[in-house]
Amino acid sequence: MKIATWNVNSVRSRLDHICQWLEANPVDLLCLQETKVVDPDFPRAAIAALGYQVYIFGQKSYNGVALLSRAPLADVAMGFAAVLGEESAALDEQKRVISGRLGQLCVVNLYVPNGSEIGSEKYDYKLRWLATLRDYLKTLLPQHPYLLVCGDFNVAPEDRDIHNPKGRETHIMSSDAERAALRQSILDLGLVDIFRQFNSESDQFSWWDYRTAAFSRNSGWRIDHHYLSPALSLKAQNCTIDKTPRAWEKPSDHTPVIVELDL
DNA sequence: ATGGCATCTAACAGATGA
Repeated sequence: MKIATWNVNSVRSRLDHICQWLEANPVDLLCLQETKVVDPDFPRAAIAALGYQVYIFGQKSYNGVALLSRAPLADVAMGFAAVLGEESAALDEQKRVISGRLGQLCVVNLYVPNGSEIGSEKYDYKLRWLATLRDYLKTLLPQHPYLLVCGDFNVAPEDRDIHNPKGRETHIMSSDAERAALRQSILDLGLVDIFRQFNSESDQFSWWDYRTAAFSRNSGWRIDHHYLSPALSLKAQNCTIDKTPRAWEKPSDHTPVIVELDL
């Protein structure tokens, strides 16, 4: 089974890329972030025509996540509140969480807040959001031995995940507080950053800034990840970054990351 | 230190992203 995560930076602007990529890479499940569209306007038909079921949690202009699955998903749930109840409902105003089940495998697709600037209101929101994520995953993990949490985490976990870690302490996506939040919310629960199980090299990135020709210089960041529960991590066969679509005309600034499971 | 590029909108400039 193959599962991919891809921040597409607008599903409508990227529809041709998504279809082209799926035709060449017919993964079982594609997790999208930053769809940037309300649900009635999501381009369902083009994706359904490729043989995919479409599950969406969108909003106007910003955020938005989707699950595109060859097989129908069970127990599709939107937002933190589906697991944590009304107490977390305020954080679901921004559509960043969708989950579903494929047999014994539970998949959580996340779009972690960007955070804007260190010390800003959006930065505090990001850290609060990640603290809530910890409660959410702590609830899910005992229920799902095979849990996969993927998406755009907007945090580079280690210095080798940044093209140039100089000044990283004062940069969004690499501050100590963000890394600590990622660690406490995900790694400390036992979830495994599965890409690093197969590749320990630096210069392995999933996002490159549109500005300054970052892609052509490979000045990127590895901020899109697959985290696997301990039992599921034993089933992982491979995890790869496909840089191909990042080189296409008018690309997303992110590129797909694919995990292959022996399931 | 700044801006650089791309996307969105009761748009045509400003907010947001990372």
